[in-house]
Parts: sequence; C-alpha cells; structure tokens
Amino acid sequence: MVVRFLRRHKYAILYGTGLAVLLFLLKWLEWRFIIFDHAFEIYSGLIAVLFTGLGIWLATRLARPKVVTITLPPIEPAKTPDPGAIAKLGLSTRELEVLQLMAEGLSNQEIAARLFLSLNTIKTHSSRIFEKLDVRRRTQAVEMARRLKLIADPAAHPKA
Amino acid sequence: MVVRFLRRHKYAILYGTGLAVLLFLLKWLEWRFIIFDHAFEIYSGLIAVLFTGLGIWLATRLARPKVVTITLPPIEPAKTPDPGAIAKLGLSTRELEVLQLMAEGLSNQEIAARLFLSLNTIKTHSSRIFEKLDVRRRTQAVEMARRLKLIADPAAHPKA
DNA sequence: CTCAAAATCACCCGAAAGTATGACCCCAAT
DNA sequence: ATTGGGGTCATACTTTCGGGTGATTTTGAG
Repeated sequence: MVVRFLRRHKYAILYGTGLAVLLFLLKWLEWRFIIFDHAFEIYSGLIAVLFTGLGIWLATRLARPKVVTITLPPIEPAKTPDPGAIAKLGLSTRELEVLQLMAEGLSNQEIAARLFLSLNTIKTHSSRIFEKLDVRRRTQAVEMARRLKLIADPAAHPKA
Repeated sequence: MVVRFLRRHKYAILYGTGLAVLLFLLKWLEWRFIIFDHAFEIYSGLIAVLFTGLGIWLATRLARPKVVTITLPPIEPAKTPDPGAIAKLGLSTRELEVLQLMAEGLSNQEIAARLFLSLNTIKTHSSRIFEKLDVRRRTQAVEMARRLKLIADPAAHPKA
C-alpha cells in the first residue's frame, strides 16, 4: 500500500527532492555570482587545489577508523531483549523469530528448516524485517537488532 | 642508478606526468569545445572530481606509513587459553579491518569503497577471514568475532 | 639484497540473498 | 461483509556472496 511504498522508498524520495532543491540553488547562485569571464586557468588552479585538499580531508575523515578495534573495554551487553523497542518497530512475533535466528548466523535455508517453513516465506519475512529496521542486508539487521536490544547477546552465554 | 631513481620516485613522477597530461588534455578540450556555453561549469566539475580523487589517493598513499606506528594492539599474550587464541587466529590487520566493517553491516562493495580497495580484494580478505574463523558466512563471522571479542561492541557507541 | 608473508587484484561460477508481485488463508475489528 | 494485518507460499529476476585459482606488488625481516 501507500505507506509501505513510502517507507520502502524513503531515502530515494528524500534524495530526489534534496537533489532537486540543490540544483535550483546552484542555478540561482550561477545567475547571481558567476558573471566573471575568463581567467579560466586561475579558477582551474583554485578549484584543483581546493578539491585536492577536500579529497585529502575526505580521505582522512573516512579512513579514520584505523586499526583501533581490538581489545575493547568490558562493556555490558544486552542480556535480554527490550520489549518496548520491539513494539515500537511493529515487528511481529514471526519476524522476531526469524531475526533471532538470523543473528545466530543461520542461512535463510536453515531458518526455513528450523521453523518448518518455505524458503520463500523466510525471504518474505526478512524483507519485512529489513523494511521495518530500515536496513538492506541481514548483517545490518543483526547489527541494528543489537543496538536496539531486540535480541539477546551471544557473548552472554559463550560456549567455546 | 637511473632505474633506482625512477623506482624510488615512482609516485612523484606519476603525479607530475599525470598532471601534465591532464593540463594538456584540458587545454585541448578547451580548443575543441570552447563553443558551448556551459564550458566553465563542466570544466570546473571535471577538475573538482578529478582532484578530489587525486586528493583521496594522495592521502591514502602518504598516510600509510603513519598507520604502522599507531597500529599495534595493546594485547598482552595472556596464558589463559581463551584470550591467547585471539592473536593465535593469525588475523592480519587488514583482515581485522575488514572484519570490523563487516560487523557494521557493510557489503563487500561498501567495504571496498571505504578502504579504497577493489571488490575482489575484499573478497579475498573475507575468504581468509572465514577460513581462519572457521565459518562459512559473514553473519557467522560477525557472530564469532563477537564471541571472541575481536571487534567492538555496537552497544558501546550507539548513534542517534 | 633476498625471501616470505601480506596485500592487492582478476576471472569464473555456483549458491545464497534480496526485490518485486501476486496470491491465498485466517482472524479480528468495523 | 468488508477491511486490514499477519502468515504463508510462489515465480521471476537481479544482486551479492563465497569458493577456487592464479597473479603481481609491497613490505618487513633476516
């Protein structure tokens, strides 16, 4: 339905409108200020330098999460799911089940077998889950579920 | 000697010649298509994009040696079987980086973009990661990494 | 310098995942 | 009885993953 359509294409729509606005803005600026003529080389050089700088800045920005990672301080993981958060997203019980198994690293096929369902059904469920969590991949879904404490943390009951 | 000089200053030379070629190209383009109206905008855009890329490339090239100093994790090889196994897995720094991003739910393509690497490279890395962690899927790899505390916990730094 | 490990990239190919639609059933609220 | 949500399943299709193999380049240690 309409709601689902909007939710599904949320970012596409935002992007489109945003881009349109930006283009109009640029056009306007062009009329206002870009009236100088010639001196092309100077502008080129300026732009080149500026954007080289921008590139460097960008790179350092993006590359920031260096190697840090390992040996993290003792952080308490979510031991039990938070019912409030679950309700807020409108996840159904089935979807939650699937999400749980997904977080355990099972494939869709395995989830289907576990729940005695068709593979296609699992796909449908996971699609709904992705919509509701606003993600595009199962790994993201798991990550999100962890953040929102929708599922129990595996580290809570280690086995190996 | 000449050979060595060339090899040593490989990137500087590449940069210089590349710049020369680019300028030459631009000049040529200028003569060819000087006719149409929005030449300036197009050139600007081109230059901007190209030099942004150059900046990024430069930054990653130049920043690499610096990384090494920061790198080493503060893990002390404990005698207990559990934490010692972490380093024992033999995960390289790159592999850990990839694993980290993987845990954040990024696709291989996105990881490649983030690290300025080829998609194929990421695939290679992830394959090795799966080998070393003894898993077959990325979701399992993330799960395993969490158990072994190889990566940061998402609940630690929640975003908006 | 030399050698090995790490890192990079490529190509192929099958499997899994995900998208898009549409359909049917059940059940509860209107 | 109609509407709507949840659950189930299907078909068709595109994209992403992951395995296998091989290759080159960087880098670090000896």
